[in-house]
Amino acid sequence: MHVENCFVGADGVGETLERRLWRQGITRWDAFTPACDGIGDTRAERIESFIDGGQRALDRDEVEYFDRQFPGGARWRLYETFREQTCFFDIETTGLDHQRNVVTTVTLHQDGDTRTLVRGDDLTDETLAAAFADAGLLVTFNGARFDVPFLETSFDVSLDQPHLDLMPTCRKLGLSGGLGAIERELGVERDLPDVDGREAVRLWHEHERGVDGALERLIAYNREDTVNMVTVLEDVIAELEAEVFPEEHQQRL
DNA sequence: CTTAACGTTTGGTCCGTAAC
DNA sequence: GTTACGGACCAAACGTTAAG
Repeated sequence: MHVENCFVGADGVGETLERRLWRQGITRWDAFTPACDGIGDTRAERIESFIDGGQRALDRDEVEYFDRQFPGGARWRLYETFREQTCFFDIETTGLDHQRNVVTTVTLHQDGDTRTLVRGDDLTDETLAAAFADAGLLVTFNGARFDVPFLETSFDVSLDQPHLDLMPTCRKLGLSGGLGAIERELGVERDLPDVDGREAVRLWHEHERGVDGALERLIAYNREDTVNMVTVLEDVIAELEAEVFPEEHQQRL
């Protein structure tokens, strides 16, 4: 589903009205006609105004417009349209407290490329800012409460792009637990099933003591977490689409 | 353990549509 | 024109919950 299939961005249109439009076969902006069931002059004007703005935003590749217009629960709909400027990222730290603890590694995955910045090596204000420069949409797991504030306290960066947090998104489908638990639920494979966040803290300390291979293992874990979010997100989106869109209409999208 | 961002719930209001 | 109804939206309070 792309943003051109969505009408919930128009003022006064929620999921109920949107579904009514879809059921009438109006499944794309260009199929919209003011003369349809449940839509009078006022709504027609608002929908047309949303479509106009949306078209402009698409021309300029602006995710922000849709992030503003869509209700919070529909943010997952941004992904397919803005896939190539979506940045999945995950951080490892020495603990949960962003006042006391420090960031050890940051992995970013965008448009098929994965890169990891490491404390004491190439993790700096500048490299971090540069790494996020092309990101129009951020995807994390619980990053709204953890990764973003942690990075913003620790570095001179502000991550104010639209942000899709997988945790509440998964919850819409009744998927709860951490990323690992949800992966198991969805059948996503892991190379390092025995590493978790606490182990990542230990691995960093081992690395500081000079233990061979500890950093490599930490990085591998961080990258796996990050890259696996792609699969999880795509699986979840497929489910959510099937849910908001009745089976018999799906081919019309 | 400690947060704080979400969703949900509740209750109420406002507004647009369509039927009369 | 008038009115009834459904749906959108708002605000506040509340509960849930996973990050290393």
